[in-house]
Amino acid sequence: MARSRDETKRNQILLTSKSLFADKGFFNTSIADIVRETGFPVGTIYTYFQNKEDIIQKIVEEGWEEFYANLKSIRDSNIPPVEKLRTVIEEIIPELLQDVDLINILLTEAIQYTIIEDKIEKLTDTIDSILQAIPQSKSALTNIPRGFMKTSIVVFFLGILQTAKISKTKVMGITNQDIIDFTKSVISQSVGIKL
Amino acid sequence: MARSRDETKRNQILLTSKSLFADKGFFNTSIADIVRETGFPVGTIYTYFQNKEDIIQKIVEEGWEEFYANLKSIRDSNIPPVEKLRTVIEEIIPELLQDVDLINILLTEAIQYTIIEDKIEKLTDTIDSILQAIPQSKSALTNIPRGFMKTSIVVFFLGILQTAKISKTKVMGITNQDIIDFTKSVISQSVGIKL
Amino acid sequence: MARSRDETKRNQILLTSKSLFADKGFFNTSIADIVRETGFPVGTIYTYFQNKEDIIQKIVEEGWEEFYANLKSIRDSNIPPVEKLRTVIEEIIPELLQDVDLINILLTEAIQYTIIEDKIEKLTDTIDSILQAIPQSKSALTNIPRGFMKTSIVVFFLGILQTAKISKTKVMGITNQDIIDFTKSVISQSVGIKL
Amino acid sequence: MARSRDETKRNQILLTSKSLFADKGFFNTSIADIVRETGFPVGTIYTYFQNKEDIIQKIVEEGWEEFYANLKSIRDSNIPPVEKLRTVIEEIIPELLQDVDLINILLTEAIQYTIIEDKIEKLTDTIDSILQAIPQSKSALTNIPRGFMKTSIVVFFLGILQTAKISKTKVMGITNQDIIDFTKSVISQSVGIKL
DNA sequence: AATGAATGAGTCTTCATTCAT
DNA sequence: TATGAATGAAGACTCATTCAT
Repeated sequence: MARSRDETKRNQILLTSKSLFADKGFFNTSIADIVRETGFPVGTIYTYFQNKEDIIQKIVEEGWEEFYANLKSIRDSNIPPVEKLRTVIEEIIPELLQDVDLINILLTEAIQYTIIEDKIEKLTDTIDSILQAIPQSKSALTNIPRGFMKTSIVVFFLGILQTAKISKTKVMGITNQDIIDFTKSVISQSVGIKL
Repeated sequence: MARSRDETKRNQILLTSKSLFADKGFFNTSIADIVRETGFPVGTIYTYFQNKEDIIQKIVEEGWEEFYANLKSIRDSNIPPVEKLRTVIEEIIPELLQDVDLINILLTEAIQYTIIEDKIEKLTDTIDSILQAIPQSKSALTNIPRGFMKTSIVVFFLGILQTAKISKTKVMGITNQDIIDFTKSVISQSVGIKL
Repeated sequence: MARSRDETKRNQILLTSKSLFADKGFFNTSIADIVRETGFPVGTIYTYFQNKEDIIQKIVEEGWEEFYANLKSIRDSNIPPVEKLRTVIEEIIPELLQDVDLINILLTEAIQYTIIEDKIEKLTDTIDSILQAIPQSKSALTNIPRGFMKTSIVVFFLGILQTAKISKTKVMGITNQDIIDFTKSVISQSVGIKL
Repeated sequence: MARSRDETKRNQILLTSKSLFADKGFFNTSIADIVRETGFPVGTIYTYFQNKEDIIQKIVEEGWEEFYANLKSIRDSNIPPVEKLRTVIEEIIPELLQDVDLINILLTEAIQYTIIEDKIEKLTDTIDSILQAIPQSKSALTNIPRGFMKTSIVVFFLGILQTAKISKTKVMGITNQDIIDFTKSVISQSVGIKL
């Protein structure tokens, strides 16, 4: 038998490329860069990926899948609705914000290389279903009107991603923790509960 | 070297490039594309701009200047604070959202080619100073804590830009009007006043 | 190294390659194409053939051998000379013309990969010996002068092959039957006999 | 004003490429070969031609145009029909046979890169119209039947080209002069006149 | 000043062949 | 023996920028 596909190599290529794409952008990263950084011969890159675009697509798809799988597992778990929301804000989102490279790519290149609207649809639906399961506090004066739900989730989600992205490279005086705290605060008020 | 004589030509190059950069991205737009689209000879492009990067920089700087000048003129005007806020939301922001090409470039390329943190600093300061001038309604339960002010402005501003950007190309079921209405609603609640 | 065990596999590779080479040309056919089309693993190709060039050489040599063996068997048979000529024109040539793929390869690639002059020498000698055995009709006014014999056979043979080749792919309004009929007519007149 | 298109350069590229393509074949000739042989930088090749294929197409088209223009000028001239035929055989054809490189390319690559059927159509029509203008000698026993006219012209034309092509590289004992003489002889007999 | 041909480093990608398994 | 991942030289082509005219 001949050598068989080495999943480790594939991952190394993916990780190296992700870092390069995030740092320098897709177009400023050459296959030669990936070759240099991974130490693999060019041919090997093309053994595991169809072309340069395929690499970024796989980065985005697989990165997103992981995030979305986490999100869904929370939604489908048996914990109380409010706990679900808390977990999303305290665990899922921070975890995503941690992966700056992925965010960077998601916001700058993903739109060109993947079907972003599907992802946004799934995201808003999932978040929405978690929110709807929460009994509204009587005193909540600031509930988000039903019609704004999608818009608000999208604006908010994209906003925190973009903010996290910029704050990683540029000095803006905003930390990831600020973003998380702010998120918690906004959601608390909007939903009318204490998180 | 970049001597601008004919302001009309310079603007044509700028407008054409802006549209091309927004549509296809900076790297997918060649100088040859700009030449084809403007009808000018290559040499002419280099008479008005130092290089390709100079073009995108000028697009961003001048686009931003215009937006920021508008914003400042509102802040410095004599109308009551709440009216300032209303004008920002009902005029300044919608005007910016209208200029999809600029937003596109701001969000995807500007970060690489301009000093984004300065712009964000100026933006948050200006918005903040407008907000601070508004006497808080007693009943406002949802005021943004002082410490979150910057974060919230940045998240919000970047969020609406990114949302507007995506919604222009991809079918997400969110219109610019949705974004404006949502903005108005959020601000009203946060500040505790009726806009 | 090129150990042929399974004659069936070897033939499949040869047939598939012949068809591919004829359709797309030697250089536009990759080993990967042959792999895909035969379903064999790459290694197997190299078990039966030394390299890509070896494949085309074998196609040409073996194809030619078959044709030439047929031709010789006619020449060496006991039938009358005129019948030999008739058989060549009515059976051997049509059979060759049928094998478009071989002709294609013979005319476009063979010259580079095999010793074509040997083949032509053998061909003209064989045809010549068949013709010489035919007693010239007294009334034949159009006999080919002895010195033109070789030239005429070569020009004619190459001409019908090339014509058949082109007419297979391009609409020229010439069929294989036209070529055969024309051949018969020319030979009849040249040799001064009725075929 | 900038430098203007240099027709000399274009021709040098064309001539060099023609020689290389004829010698080594289209696929065995790299752009790097053309660069080395012409001494021009790569970019210059692409200033004058769209791509590699464009080069071979131009070689074929322009070479053919020249040949065909000559042929037509004979057909349309005022000399007697038989003289036209003689000129074709003694001048036009030999001239074409001289241009081995062109023939080589015509026969091996042209079919893939140009519309060969159009050329053949035009060729047969032109030759045919010259032949038809010649009053048939009463004693001509070997006239080509009308239906075979096209086939015979095509087979003959392609045959002499292919023969000339091979005889240039391989020792077959056939010279260009043999081909011309043979042609003259065949035509004389077929048409029933003395050339 | 205006022009556009000239330039060549650098891009992505291919593919015949090998050889570890 | 059978396999197919590994390899890297070589391929065609691009394009921002310059500079001769």
